[in-house]
Parts: sequence; C-alpha cells; structure tokens
Amino acid sequence: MIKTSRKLLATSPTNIIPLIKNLSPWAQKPNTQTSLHTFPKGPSILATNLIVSYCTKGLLKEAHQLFDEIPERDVVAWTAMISGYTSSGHCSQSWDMFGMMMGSDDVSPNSFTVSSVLKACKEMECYYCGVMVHGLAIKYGVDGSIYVDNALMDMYVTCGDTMDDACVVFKGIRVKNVVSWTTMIAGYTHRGDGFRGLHVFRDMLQEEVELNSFSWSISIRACASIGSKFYGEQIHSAVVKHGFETNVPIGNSLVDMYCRCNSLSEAFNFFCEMVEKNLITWNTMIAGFGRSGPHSSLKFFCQMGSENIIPNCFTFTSVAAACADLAALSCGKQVHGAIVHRGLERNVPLANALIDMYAKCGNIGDSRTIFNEMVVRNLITWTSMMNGYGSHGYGREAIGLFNEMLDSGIKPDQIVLMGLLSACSHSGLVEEGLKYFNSLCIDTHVALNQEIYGCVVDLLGRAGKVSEAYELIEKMPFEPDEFVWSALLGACKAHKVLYLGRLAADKILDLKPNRADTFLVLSNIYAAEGKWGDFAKVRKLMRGVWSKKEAGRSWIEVKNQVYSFVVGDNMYAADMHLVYEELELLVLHMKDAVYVPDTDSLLHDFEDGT
DNA sequence: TTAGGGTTAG
Repeated sequence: MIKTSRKLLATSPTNIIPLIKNLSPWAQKPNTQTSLHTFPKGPSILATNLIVSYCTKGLLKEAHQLFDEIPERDVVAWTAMISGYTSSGHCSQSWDMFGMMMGSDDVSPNSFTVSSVLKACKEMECYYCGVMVHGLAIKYGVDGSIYVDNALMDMYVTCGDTMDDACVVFKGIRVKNVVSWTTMIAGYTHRGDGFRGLHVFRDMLQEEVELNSFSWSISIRACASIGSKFYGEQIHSAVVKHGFETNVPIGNSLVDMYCRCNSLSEAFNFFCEMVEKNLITWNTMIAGFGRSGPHSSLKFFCQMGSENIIPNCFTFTSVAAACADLAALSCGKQVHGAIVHRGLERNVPLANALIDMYAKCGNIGDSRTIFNEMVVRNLITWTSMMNGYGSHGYGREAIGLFNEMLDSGIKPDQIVLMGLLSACSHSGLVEEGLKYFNSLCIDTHVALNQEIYGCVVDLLGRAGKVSEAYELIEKMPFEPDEFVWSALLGACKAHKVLYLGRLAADKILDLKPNRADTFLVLSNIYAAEGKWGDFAKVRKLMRGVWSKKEAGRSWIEVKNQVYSFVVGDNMYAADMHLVYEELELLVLHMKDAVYVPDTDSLLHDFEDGT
C-alpha cells in the first residue's frame, strides 16, 4: 500500500512524523541576520505579498528570510511559502515548511495550504505523504473543497499504483468541475489507458461540462496514445467547431496525434497552417517525424534554426536519436558540442540519448565516458548503456553493469531485462542468460511477457539450441506472437532447421499475412527441401506483397556527408568515388573478419520481370 | 495576501 518515491529517499515513512512535529533543522535556526523590515502588529499582508513576489522571481532565500522575520505568521503567509517552494520545484522544502506549520500551535491549514502541499506530494511522487495529507484534510474539514479534492485526485493519479484512489475521490465529489474531469482523463491517459481516458471524456460531454483548452488537449493526447486517427479527427473537428483551433497547446497535441497515428502529411499540413507555433510545436515535429525517419527530423531541426528558434533539451534528445539512427558520428559529435555549449549536458534524458547515439555510431567508449560523468542516472541510463554493450558484443560488461544497477538500488523493468538477455544472446552467453531468465525474472518481480520470451528463444536459437527454443515456446503461458516465432525462424534459418523453420514461417504468416521477408525464407526452405510445387506457390503469393515492400535503404557517412541509397540506385555526386572507396574498405574488413555473406536472403531466381 | 488540470525526449 505504501509507495515512497525515489526522489524522497531522505523522507522515509519513519522520519516523516518528526518532520510534522516541526523538526526541520535548517528552518528552525534562529535568524541571526540583521532584519531589514519592520512589521505592524498582526498578520502582514504587505510582507505576504512580498513573499509571493520573491517566490515568483525565484528569490526563495529572500522570501524565506522575510518569512522568518514576520513576527505573527498567519496561514496565508505559511501557504505562500509552501506554494512558492512547490512552484519553484523545491518540493522537499515545501514539505518541510508544511511540517513546521503543523508543529506551530497557533495556525491551522486551510484549503489553500492543503492543495499546495498535495502538489508537492505529487511532484515528489510520495504516496505516503499524500495519504497523510488526505487524513489531515479530513481532520481540518477542508476535504469538501473542490480545489482540495482535485489536488487529491491529481496526487493519487501520480503516486498511486492504480487509479482506484483517484476514482474514489472523483466519485465522492458532488459538483465536479472541468478540472476534476480533466484530471481523470489525464490520469488514465498518462498511465497508458487512453481508451478509459476517452470514456471519461465521453462522460464529460454527456454531463455537458463546458470544455476548455486543457480538456481538448488531453483528449487529443488520449487519441494519440492509442493511435486512433478516427477519434483524433473527430475531436479535431470539434476543436474547430468550438473555436479552439488557434490554441497552441491544442495545436501541438494535434500535430503529435497525427504523427503518432502515422499521418505525417496531415501533421505537416496542420503544422504549416498553424498561425502561432512555439518551441514545443517544433519539438513535436522533430520527434514525430523522427519516429518514421531520421532525415526529415534533421531537416526540421535545420529549418527551426533558420527561423531563430532556440532548441532545448527535448529538441536535442530527438536530434541525437536521429543521429543515432543514421549512425552519423560526426553529426552526433556536433550535436554533443552544441549541447555542452548550451550547458544542457546534465539533463538525464539528453545524456541517455547521447549514450545511445555514441553506441549506435560505434563509439562505445564515449558512451561509457558520458555514463561515468553522469551525477544522476535513471533506469533508462543503465538500459541505454547495457544495450550499447550488448550490440557491441560485450555481454559480460552488460551483465556486470546490470549487477551494478541492482546494487545501486534501481529496480529493473521488462525493457532492461530484454537488454540483458539480448546482450547474452549476442555474446553466446547462453547459460548466464538462462540463469537471469530463470531467477531474476522471479526475484525482481518483473512480469514475463512475449518480448522477454522472444529474447530467450533468440538466446537459445542463436546458440543452435533450436529444439530447446521450440520447447520453450510450447511451454509459454500465453499464445506466442509474431516476434517469438520470428526469433525461432531466424534461428532455423541460421542453423538450417527446415521443419521447424517451416512451422515458424507458417505461424508468422497466419498472424501477419503480408510479411514479404517471411515468404522469402519459406520459399527458400521449400527449395532446400526440393518441394518445388510449394516453392512456386509461395513465390506466387510473394509477388503480391513484395511490390508493396519498402526498399531496404542503406546509408554511409563519408567526410561529414551522409549518402543514402537502395539497391540499383544511380547515385550522382561530385565525390561519389569516396563512397565507393569507403565501401571497398568495408568489404576488406569483412573479409579479414572471415565474414560469410548470407546469400539465402537474396532473390536469385525471382528476377523474372515481375 | 495563499490553491487546480494540458502539448515535446527510450
């Protein structure tokens, strides 16, 4: 039941009570500085106004000093300080102030105080603190305030393990307002349940609540989260009808929705039509187009620069990811330079993106340097570094890092376990991988899913244990999906296990009938078995889907220039000879590494004019 | 004199 935030390690449930009893040491120090202010008797409205003003400008020390000098602090002055700390992101100080206030005999919290401190609980993701404040809200009779109830819901949405507590509060509100509804929609949506979010939105419409810009943007986000262009377009029409089309956050949500629904032309058209754009609009385009292809992402980044929009951490994270996808090292280094130049290198998600970028550009040493220099790391940091090690064939380093991560107190999730298993798989560490699969998935309470099983099938299959991989699939507690069968098919292809390969290919085609690559492997299996009738049938089926298959594009970076091409391209560039020289060098490296090309995947006998 | 929910980064 108790959920305590990592952000609040110093405020465990055992030491919260002393805080409430006014034991915050630094705040209790007697004020030894010379006072600059004189105060009339009674509550000082002027001083409180000044505190608010200081806090708004980020001058928290000055605000606190002034607060210390007020001889008779009323609830408004206390609340102004609590709120000031929360709004500035100093939530533990806000919590400390609340504790001191509760410890003073002459003041009680009101609805303003409770809603302000609940916001701090939310930001700290401290469920225990929030529950305690909920109790105090009931004790002081402020739980009927719509502000308090909405703040309680918001806290439970963020800090609770489920939406249950938020739902209880929501149902208990007799007269819900637009904030109550919006908080519920946002809660479901941010937890990945966009469908329920849209259900609440529908209920809100039925209750004839007057929608504002917040409600529109979160409902669009709900559509985006489930990839529903159908509902997204309906809400877009309603947005226009209600006259909210020029609202920038709503416009940004629409751009994001179209991008996430793979409707890039609609996203671009709407982006062009937007009367007003902000940095988030550009970031949404760069990130949204980046999901489909890194080139357009970089193109928007350049266009943004030419329009004198200053990039931020979000921008650079997407741009670094685009460089990673292109494996464009020199471009990535320039981006890294720009990040350092702007002093953004301490941003954790951005540093994570750089770790990933260097790893994907083949520079695992630089990934590790960034990892080592990070003061704060999160689960994604460790995952990125482990994935980097895995893709470079450093399985043992990935295992060592995983153990280090556990020792540092970070709990693994499914994605990091997949990274670990994949690293073992690519380094041939079958026993080690199986050990983690069998023990850690249980010990760490990470739920096994299709993708984790797919990694273990891959682990066994790559090592030639194809029958064992198939046995594992048969024992799976759920129906295997196309990814699991694809892992088995890959193993069958590599180790020439024809009968299981045919089975895997059939299963994949049952689930995804238009997989041209699966048709190709299946036809090659039939050819290897001498079943020419089946071979011909599959090749005939394949013709239908192959023409729709997007050509595999390759790219190569030579002297700061990225060249992109597909098979049969006629490339014309002044320094084209440099590309061919680089490719010849690559072929030599491959020969040195005794690389044997996999020609099974080539269409030797399909070139019949179709 | 003190309080609210929304859009971008694996």
